[in-house]
Amino acid sequence: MSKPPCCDKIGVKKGPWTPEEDIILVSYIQEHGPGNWRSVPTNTGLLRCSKSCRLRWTNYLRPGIKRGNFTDHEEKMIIHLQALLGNRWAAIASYLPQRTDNDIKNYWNTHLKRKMKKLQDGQSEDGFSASQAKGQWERRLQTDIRLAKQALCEALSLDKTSSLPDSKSSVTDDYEPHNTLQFQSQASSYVSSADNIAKLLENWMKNPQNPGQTNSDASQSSFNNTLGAYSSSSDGIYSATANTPEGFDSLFSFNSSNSDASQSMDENSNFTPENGLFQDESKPSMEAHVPFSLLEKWLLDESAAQNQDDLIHMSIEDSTGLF
DNA sequence: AACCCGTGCAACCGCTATGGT
DNA sequence: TACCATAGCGGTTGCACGGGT
Repeated sequence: MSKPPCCDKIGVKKGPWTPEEDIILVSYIQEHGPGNWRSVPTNTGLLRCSKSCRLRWTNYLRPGIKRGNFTDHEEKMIIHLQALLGNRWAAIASYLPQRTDNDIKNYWNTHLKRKMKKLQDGQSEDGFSASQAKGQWERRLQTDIRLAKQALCEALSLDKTSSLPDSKSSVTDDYEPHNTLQFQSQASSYVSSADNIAKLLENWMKNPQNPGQTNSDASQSSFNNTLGAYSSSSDGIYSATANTPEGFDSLFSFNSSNSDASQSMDENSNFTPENGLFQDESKPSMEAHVPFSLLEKWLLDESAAQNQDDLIHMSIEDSTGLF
């Protein structure tokens, strides 16, 4: 009756991750793929609990994460989605594939909550007025119904979905890190590539911790540089610098076609249906829910009564079209 | 220069969901 | 069916940092 090591308080390191630890973790995941987190501390020698390793990976080291400022576009999406879904950050994050739920949650708590409060107190600055909250519970209800319906459909048509030809039609679970086999088969690129690990290491060596710098500082500054190395690699593996509106916009385009609409995403590799690189690590495709373009239009178009009708109509009455 | 305070964000905590036996 | 291990999620905390006094 012994607790698993990850729950042991003794000998488990806490606090900010050092670049060394990051390298060890990334190297390990490069070899073994994400998942089986319990074995990570044991096999790597990291004095971290498995949970901490998983969180570090999913919130920081995972490829395809966009860091830095949120665009207006993203901000509006978050505001609307929060109004629609509530504090279901993981669900909201699934609509913003380059952002982590933690990131979105932090952004909401530190920026948007205040902003929304302001807006509620006074007038709208960006067109989103408090009055729009009216009826949002109805939308949420519709969404819940749709999700339930979708889940039911999935449950009843497993054989059907399993024969879907297009991998990007996969449902929300696809991004979860348990798909180790798939990962391993695709692990020849990204961070996973020895090249990138080398670059990571190299950049880290180039940016040794300043004597006066705290551990955390070093972690932030030097490792941010290493992220730069990822993103600047010719593989285009790490999209940490992909914080361009184009990259974001294109995200919403690739549902409509697999063609060049998602060019910038292709460059960042992680979300291309073709190579499926880290597909298991990326956020779920919205295609399994509703088309991106429709959703985006509905979310962002302030006078989107018609779109809203379309969405609701679709989600309730035509959900079969999603499968 | 020193202190205070607000902000931003990474990480932790505790709970729930899920899957395996 | 019950139990256990693990993963996932949302809330919260702790700390570094910058601006104001």
